Amino acid sequence: MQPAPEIGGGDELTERQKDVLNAVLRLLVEEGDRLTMTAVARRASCSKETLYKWFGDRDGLLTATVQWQASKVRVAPVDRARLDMASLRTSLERYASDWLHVISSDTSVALNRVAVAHAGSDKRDLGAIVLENGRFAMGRRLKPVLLAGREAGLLAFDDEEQAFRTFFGLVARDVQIRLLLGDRLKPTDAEIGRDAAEATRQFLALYGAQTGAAKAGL
Amino acid sequence: MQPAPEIGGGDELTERQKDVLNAVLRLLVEEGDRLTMTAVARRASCSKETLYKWFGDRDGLLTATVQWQASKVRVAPVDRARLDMASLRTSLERYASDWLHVISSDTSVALNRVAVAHAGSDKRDLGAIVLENGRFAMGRRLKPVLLAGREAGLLAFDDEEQAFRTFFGLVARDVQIRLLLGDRLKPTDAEIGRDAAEATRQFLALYGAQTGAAKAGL
DNA sequence: CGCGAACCGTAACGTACGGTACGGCATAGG
DNA sequence: CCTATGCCGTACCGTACGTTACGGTTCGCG
Repeated sequence: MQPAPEIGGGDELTERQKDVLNAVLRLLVEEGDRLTMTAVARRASCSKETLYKWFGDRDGLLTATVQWQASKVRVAPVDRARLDMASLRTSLERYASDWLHVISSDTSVALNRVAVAHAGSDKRDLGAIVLENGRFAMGRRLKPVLLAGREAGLLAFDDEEQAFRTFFGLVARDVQIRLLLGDRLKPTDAEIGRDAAEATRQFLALYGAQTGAAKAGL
Repeated sequence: MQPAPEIGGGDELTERQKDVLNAVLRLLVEEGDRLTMTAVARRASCSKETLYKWFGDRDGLLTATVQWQASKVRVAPVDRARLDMASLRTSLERYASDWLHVISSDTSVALNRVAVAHAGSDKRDLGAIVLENGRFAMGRRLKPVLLAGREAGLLAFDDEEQAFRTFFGLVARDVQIRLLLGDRLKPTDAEIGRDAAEATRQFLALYGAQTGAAKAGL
């Protein structure tokens, strides 16, 4: 009765199954893609037979793990009522800070590593899943804020996708690629806070309604 | 007499050896990290014994390949004589354009994929090598331009490392991570040109001496 | 209590692949 | 011509690991 875990979210999982996936997550952080089914079974104190019954095969297990992690990072959307420049700045800073925390976490690095390694070469495309729940989910989450900012006359841009990508660049800079390539970087909370504030300042300098449009050369 | 390929550059290689490494490169683009020594031998029309004699083991072969590729992308440094705003802008645009071309090339994507997959888990750290010849080499190459720009009164910044990282973010944005995760993106030359110009414009808006310092909130 | 389902632990199987050994061929140097 | 060197092609070996099979244990239910 192959269960074929739902593409959607990480629900419809028993507690036991979630425990197993969390074990996979921990093992992925420690071992990277080299984790073996045997190691997973040992760490999760379950049998390999069970792993195969629940998740089909190794790829299925990794896919379920990625989706399970993705389902855990649902962050609260930003409140867009009563938008002024101060609250917009706060929203952006908080967003940038949350995001920097995520991408510099061990778990995110490990997950992105396996996804990159498997990208475009498998039936189940882990890369696409991570992209969908990472980069694109972030875009969907920020765009309402940007649009509200424009509607309130605080931001100026033609294309919210372009604006988002610029914000992405200002926030992430070289952090993600360096971490993926194994650079020790682990920014502290204080550094993340500073960088988030700086990225927000720069973004507002480029896209703030009064100041930015001319400067950005539109 | 284990040859232990030099850490330095891709020199000291015979033509035949370069042919082999180019074959590895092509295979890496097609197969990713799943390439086998047998496949390499077949593609390069050489014996496995020769591969092992020349490169030691599989990791040595990959390392040599990465270094060989790195040695090929030595780009000409920008001319910093007679620096005015126009020539600075041109330099930055050209730099950004070159770089976008590199990171969106099949070869770069494939190489970065294997480096990410191996990062922090091997004796020979491919991640560190790619980081050194990619991100850090780019930094070393741009910083003289930035410093010259500041000396000529065209740019304003305290820390050239920070300035470079911002430029990095404005240029690369989400391109590299999306490509690594398997997103079809392949920007055209025209798009790259536009994006490079736009990133340069934004960078100058943030760090241009007259306009940027206050806006960036320093 | 008896039965079946679910699951654990482990042994066993098959295969893919890294690494090695060896026979043949071609070229160079004496 | 003879030998040595370097390389090609291929067969071979050992192992790691994905996957399957199976005996034993627990637990819920009639």
